Amino acid sequence: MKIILEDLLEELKKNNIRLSHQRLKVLEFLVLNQCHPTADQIYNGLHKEVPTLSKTTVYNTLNSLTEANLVRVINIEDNETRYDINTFNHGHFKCQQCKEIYDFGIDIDSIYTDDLNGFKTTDKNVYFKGVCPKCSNA
Amino acid sequence: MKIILEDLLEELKKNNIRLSHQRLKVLEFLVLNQCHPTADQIYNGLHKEVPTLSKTTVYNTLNSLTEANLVRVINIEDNETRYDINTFNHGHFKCQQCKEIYDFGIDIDSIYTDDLNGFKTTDKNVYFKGVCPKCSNA
DNA sequence: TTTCTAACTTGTAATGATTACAAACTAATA
DNA sequence: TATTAGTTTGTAATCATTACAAGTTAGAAA
Ligand SMILES: [Mn+2]
Ligand SMILES: [Mn+2]
Ligand SMILES: [Zn+2]
Ligand SMILES: [Zn+2]
Repeated sequence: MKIILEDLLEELKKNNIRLSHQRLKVLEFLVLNQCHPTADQIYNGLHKEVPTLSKTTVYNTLNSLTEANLVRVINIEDNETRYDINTFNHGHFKCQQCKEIYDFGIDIDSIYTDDLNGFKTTDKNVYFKGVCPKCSNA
Repeated sequence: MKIILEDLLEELKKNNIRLSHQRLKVLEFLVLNQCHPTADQIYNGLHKEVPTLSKTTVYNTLNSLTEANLVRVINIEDNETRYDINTFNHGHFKCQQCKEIYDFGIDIDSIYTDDLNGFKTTDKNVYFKGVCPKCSNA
């Protein structure tokens, strides 16, 4: 499923979020770098191109976009929050060695449990950890 | 599945972790308070009984126990790490309103994906968010 | 039981990610 | 073009967690 910047802008307008220069750049960065970057990586990645950008703005933007369901927050590790422009149904695998986060297809809605009758579920996350093939073979 | 303190002590010995007074108290607290407490809640909960306990020790202990797979770390929210003495196969649901974390039964190993062929998976987590029945009906 | 020592605990200071805040700036509307 | 609510920015504050070094202890060995 390909993510198109124009569609995202449409969504921003729907959510009454102004299309500021900084926000567009953060969004663009997320579309071009679908490696689940941290706020700090986004800030550093944009710094040359947008030297006036402040880290606070990166955080503010990410929080707005999350609020509007345009980005998904990934909390696999306790010491780093990562962000994903891909909000479709998928799971995340973090390699403990190279630290990379891989996407994997999974139909989270097919997970069945009857312990959650009466619960309103708005958010579902599946996080795996281990060692990726690259690191296993090294 | 009931968790028995004696079994845990056996595990500690196997892992060459000394049975210090502080560690036993932290373990006991986790067995008695299976509400997925934070390090701070553990520290405060034990403070009357063990006034000399330091917060550093609580963190050190939790890290040791995690290393030995005696406790499970829960990172649903980016700003709070919670700890679970129950390491059996189950999922977690966090109510956004009352902040409580509920356990739910789920066979995580039955989740199928062929995107992870060649990956060594050591850790699987399923986190849901939403509103619990208590808060829905209030 | 006594001795010994690596492992553990403790308090304090450091770290680092995220947020609060207030002044300056700007997107979007009329 | 003027207006203004929303946005950005830099700095300071917050808060969870870790680093460190000095004192203490669990557990093994004598
Ligand atoms: Mn992803
Ligand atoms: Mn649990
Ligand atoms: Zn790897
Ligand atoms: Zn609730």
